[in-house]
Amino acid sequence: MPHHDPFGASEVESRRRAAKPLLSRDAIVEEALRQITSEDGAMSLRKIAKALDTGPASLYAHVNDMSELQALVLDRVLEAVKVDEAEGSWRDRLEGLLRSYIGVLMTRPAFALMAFRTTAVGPNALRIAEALLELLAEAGVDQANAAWAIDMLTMFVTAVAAEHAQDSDPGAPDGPVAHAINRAPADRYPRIHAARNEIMSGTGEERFAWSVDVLVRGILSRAQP
Amino acid sequence: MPHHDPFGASEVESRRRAAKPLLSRDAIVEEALRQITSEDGAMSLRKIAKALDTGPASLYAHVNDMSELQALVLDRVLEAVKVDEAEGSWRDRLEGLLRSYIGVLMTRPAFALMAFRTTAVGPNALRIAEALLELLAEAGVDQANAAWAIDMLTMFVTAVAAEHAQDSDPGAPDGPVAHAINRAPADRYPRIHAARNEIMSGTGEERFAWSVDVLVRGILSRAQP
DNA sequence: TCAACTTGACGAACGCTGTTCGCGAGGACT
DNA sequence: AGTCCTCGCGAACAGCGTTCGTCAAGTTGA
Repeated sequence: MPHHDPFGASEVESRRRAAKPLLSRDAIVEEALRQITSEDGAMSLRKIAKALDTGPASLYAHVNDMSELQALVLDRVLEAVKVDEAEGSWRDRLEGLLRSYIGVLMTRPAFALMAFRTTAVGPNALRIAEALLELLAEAGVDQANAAWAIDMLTMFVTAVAAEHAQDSDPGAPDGPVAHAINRAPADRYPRIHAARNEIMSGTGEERFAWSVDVLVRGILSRAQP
Repeated sequence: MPHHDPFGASEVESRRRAAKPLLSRDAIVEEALRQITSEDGAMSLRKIAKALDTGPASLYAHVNDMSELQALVLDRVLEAVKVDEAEGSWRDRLEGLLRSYIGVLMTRPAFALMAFRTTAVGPNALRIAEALLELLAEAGVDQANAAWAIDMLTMFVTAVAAEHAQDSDPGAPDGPVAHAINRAPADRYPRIHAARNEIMSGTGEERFAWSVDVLVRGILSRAQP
């Protein structure tokens, strides 16, 4: 462009940097969260970069790794877990905490999968662990048993959420599980055949309550011989 | 589209002339297994196709989907689970079965992840479920409680194996967990701080035995009020 | 004031993934 | 013998995470 026209000339490049919302770790995490919460429910480095109007490589200045980004997002998500909202006995409050935990993880499939893949060690994970230890102490569980119990409880919550997050409810009345159970020959699998109704009975809610009860009973029984 | 059952579907006959080792579903599954068991431990459609001297598209003549292939491989892997090898009381045999199960899943990280992702409904999964129901019946657990208990037991085994399969043991003495625990301020997380040694104590073996004990106690306590 | 240096954003490319499409060679019927 | 029709499969598509080398912007020193 040979002719110099001060008014028609495109703006000088130097404005460029300050004009953008300038990349930061928080902005990246927030955009990732926005994508997971959006319709298709999947985040990716490239989509985040595009949304932030930059190239994929730029994100690596603020985040080391995809797994690190997931860990950051996960902890942000765990902010929503209420650790002392429930009322009543330690038993009720424990179940309430676990219910809040699993509820948060199940709001989006990606949350559950992230929770399962990355061992949560952020501030919010610590907050939840602290609350669980508190409740177990109140229940009279000694420190050694409580320490191992919280691992089991969080693993349980995470696993249930992740299982539920997979492909469109495999336990549905005509899903693959039902199909397999019904196809099972009664002579080779007599007990499965006999229990086929019980195997698929119960809502997710009922089974959750049952499982928590089993865990609590088991922990108490083990801790107080 | 109704759900497609990988185990019920009859194999499509290959019309290819016999110059090559002629592609078949079994050959694909076997090659997949070989790759997972190999050094890098990862399988992929394209690598399988290359190993079988063909293009990636050809596999779709014998397998509908990547997830279907994984389901087939998983059931093949579960063949190795011994359901009645252990001796002694039902309690000992149950623990032996779970130990064999988790042992098989932990031989390769990919096995554990597959078991976690795909809900196992193949013949070998049924075989294991049948054995679990048998043992629980022997323990005096009624059918309804047993039906839900086997779900919890398999989920537990799967989750432990999958957690262990992640990135190079996060629970190591100087892994991320240890780092987070030690960095936790004693005033904000008093119970975590107090229990920091117990939280990271114990071998995988010890924690597994402890967890099985908790589960068994919980199930029995719940089933026999 | 201006040159040298440091820092970090980022375009482009790499190598990988699962999946789809359409062509064309062969076996199977008429 | 000729015509279908089936199905194997090469090629391409649309994505992924990650790396590298370049070059502009900001900072420092003379």
